[in-house]
Amino acid sequence: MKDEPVPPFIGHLPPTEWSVIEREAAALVAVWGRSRQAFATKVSSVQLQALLTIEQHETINLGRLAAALGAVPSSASRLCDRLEAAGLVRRSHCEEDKRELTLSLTPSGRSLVEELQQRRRADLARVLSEMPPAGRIALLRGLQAFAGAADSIMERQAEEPEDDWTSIAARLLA
Amino acid sequence: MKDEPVPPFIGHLPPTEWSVIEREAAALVAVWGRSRQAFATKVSSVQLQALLTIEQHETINLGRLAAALGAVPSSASRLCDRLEAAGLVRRSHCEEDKRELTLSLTPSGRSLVEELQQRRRADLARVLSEMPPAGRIALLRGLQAFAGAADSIMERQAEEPEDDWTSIAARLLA
DNA sequence: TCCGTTATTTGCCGTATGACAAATATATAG
DNA sequence: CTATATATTTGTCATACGGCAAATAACGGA
Repeated sequence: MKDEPVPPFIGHLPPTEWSVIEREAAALVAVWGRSRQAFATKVSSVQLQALLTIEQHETINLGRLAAALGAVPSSASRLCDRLEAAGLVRRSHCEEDKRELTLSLTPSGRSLVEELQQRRRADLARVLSEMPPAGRIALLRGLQAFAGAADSIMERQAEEPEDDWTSIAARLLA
Repeated sequence: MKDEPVPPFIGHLPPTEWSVIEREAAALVAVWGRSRQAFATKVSSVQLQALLTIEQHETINLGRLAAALGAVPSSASRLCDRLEAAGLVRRSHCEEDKRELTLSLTPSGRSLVEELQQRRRADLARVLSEMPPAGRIALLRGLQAFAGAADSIMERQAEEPEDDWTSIAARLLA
């Protein structure tokens, strides 16, 4: 069991062990992302990103949604037109500031998101159930260490830490 | 260290440990997928999928590319028009069957794909370098077990096993 | 109240994608 | 050689996105 210290050349010429990790990680990413394909016929990628963003914030106004999607408000407004027409999102007027919207998921929109998550959970569980218990333990430990390291890097850069890894990952695969 | 046997209820009510794995996996997926965002301005999602599919097959004809993208040939043809205009893909005539095309990446297209992969490698290495060595070892073991389990499930379903996890994962995040 | 600011919508335009049908070129069976 | 099948392109249409500018509505300060 090699125990070398952190090398100074980050990102270049990683130890052989690292590239193996990179290769093996693909299976996890593939299983994680496969659930999205089943919904490809229902909503587009951008629409799903919007749904996930709204769900994550519970409620959000148009400007923040646009910012989260990296778009201008007018584009987001049109996107919401389509999502509203599809019965997935509801626009309601904000009480405190009547200029703003309060975007929220309809029951239909919420169940779409939940189905996606359940699908992913089932896909992952299917693979986990095939793993030897020791493998699951190792995976858990390894992923916790990875998430911890990613968090510390994230904090160091920290611009707007309002997003956690789960929501970032969810939207990336939208 | 729990060592329970594989439960019969696959996909439902997973052991607590499993849902922890699911939560922690998000960080890995997020880091893996982040590299794609840097290329969002250069090529669209579909275009990147096409580039990755061509690169994976080294050379491919239009019909197979269309099938891999889940589109009809005419859509794929238009897609190739744009990729060719962008200097990323080359159309050449097939020798054996002059009806077919031979699609391949131009040097420019190949370097775009390679940049993406290097970016991902660097992002992963950055996090891996922050992990305690024991965590890296655990991650490696766990991912290997996961990939093995995923492979065995894949083989059992096996329709067209021409894709490995790496390429599936790559295209999912395109 | 009047004015500048902010949030959202709408009009307009352009590109990307996606499908279907028809045309073209080539291969292959008979 | 002819008829049919296959691979690709092109014409045409529809939809989704994306941005800019202008319009609308509401907030907030002077």
